[in-house]
Amino acid sequence: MASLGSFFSGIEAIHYDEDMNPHISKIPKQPTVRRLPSYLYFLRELSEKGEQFVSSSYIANKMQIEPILVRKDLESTLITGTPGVGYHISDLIKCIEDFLGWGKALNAVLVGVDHFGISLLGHRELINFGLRIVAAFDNQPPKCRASFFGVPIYPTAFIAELLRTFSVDLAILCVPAKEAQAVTDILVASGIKAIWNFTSENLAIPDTVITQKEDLASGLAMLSVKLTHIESSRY
Amino acid sequence: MASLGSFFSGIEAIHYDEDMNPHISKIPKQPTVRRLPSYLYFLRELSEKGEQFVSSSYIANKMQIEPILVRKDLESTLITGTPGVGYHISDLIKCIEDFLGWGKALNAVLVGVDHFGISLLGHRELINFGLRIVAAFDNQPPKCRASFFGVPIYPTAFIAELLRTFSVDLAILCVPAKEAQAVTDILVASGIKAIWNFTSENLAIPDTVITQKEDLASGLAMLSVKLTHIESSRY
DNA sequence: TAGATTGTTAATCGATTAACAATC
DNA sequence: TAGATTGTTAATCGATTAACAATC
Repeated sequence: MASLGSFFSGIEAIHYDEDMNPHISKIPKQPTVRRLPSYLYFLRELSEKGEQFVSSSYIANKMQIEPILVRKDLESTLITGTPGVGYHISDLIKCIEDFLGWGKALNAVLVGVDHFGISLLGHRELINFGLRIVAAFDNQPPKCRASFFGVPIYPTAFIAELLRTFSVDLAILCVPAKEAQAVTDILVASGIKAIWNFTSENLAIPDTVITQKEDLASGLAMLSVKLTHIESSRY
Repeated sequence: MASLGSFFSGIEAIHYDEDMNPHISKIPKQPTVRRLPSYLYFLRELSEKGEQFVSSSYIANKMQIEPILVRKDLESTLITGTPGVGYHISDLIKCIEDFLGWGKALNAVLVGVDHFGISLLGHRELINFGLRIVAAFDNQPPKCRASFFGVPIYPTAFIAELLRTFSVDLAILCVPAKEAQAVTDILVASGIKAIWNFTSENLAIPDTVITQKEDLASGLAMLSVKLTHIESSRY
């Protein structure tokens, strides 16, 4: 089973450009990729305030991590800073966006239009981060309205047809856990490239399809354990 | 800055029981804690199907991780399995729940009743995982209804008063990023113990208050980078 | 020049995996 | 007994941190 995990080893890989000159590029590390959007939020805010330059320690302070970690993360995006000065903010924003492949939008469909699904449809920050939801599907589309936030809602049965017609990179899965595998099978059969899985189900899926699983409960577990440890360390 | 991170070092700590007999307990590792809820989902499913025992490799196969990692994770919960047989499912469920401090409910309030907030109010799985949302707050409580899924909605101005009156462990923060710090200040001043932060803001908060930050964009970043790497490795 | 901050190289720390003896 | 699977101990791998020379 060739796992995608192997893409995230932090090992250097040799690529060749058009003239076949080899150049080394860092294959991104998972934790680094996960931190980059936070940097981006903050940098955009600084940029709006009219700031020009920022140092790794300034970012680190805001994020509550070590400055050297910020420098290592930013290094992955191929930005170079200026000793004694810091990083040029708008260059940095550009580098992070390019690195994450944002800028050119990802087309997505969403399956499962409950409150959570609707909240994603209206999530402006996702749009800022290169995600465009072009259609949504539900077993029982709401009778009273055909769209939310401008995204049209269709019955689930239309998934295959729509994916055949439009170029869609990504499906966002928000259905109940019990329905998740069945919907996934349809999506995979329709040639979807990636699935962003918000259900609690561990999907069985071919290696050729990318998945990203989100699990609310894992955050709650962290909180719960932190609370327990604090409590029990107070005696 | 004494960081809570230090509670998650995987180093053994010596605790003392009532008779002051020292016993070693594993301080939980972050990745382990984050995986436990997934195990729990799966184990409850198996349990419903009437299964009695499960092996680490069976779980590992479902989760797409290595069996030894499952055994290591389960070891943290103090369960012991039976060589040649596996783990007793209902014992295992009990051990994980105890370890995560679930069972006795966490009382929470939610601030910011948009679609996302409403989806949390109705999220049955969170209730299964020991979270009880007792009240919600919003700057503009919906005029047409006083509650969602049985949880009453109050104006934000009432936060301090409610926290003074009821025992609340946790605040769930779903307000827009620009309002996040102001609401946090109120919560902290009202003596909240922990904040589950769904905003994109890195909150400034005293060391005594626990935080857990969730960031949708970090998952999207992972997906986006995976997609980019697949694309660019196809030539 | 002096102060600030990057970027490099090495060290440490933490998490996962491997190997295998113990045991049902 | 033979087969299966745990749990222990050691090895590897990956991520973060430290130290400091280079540079604006």
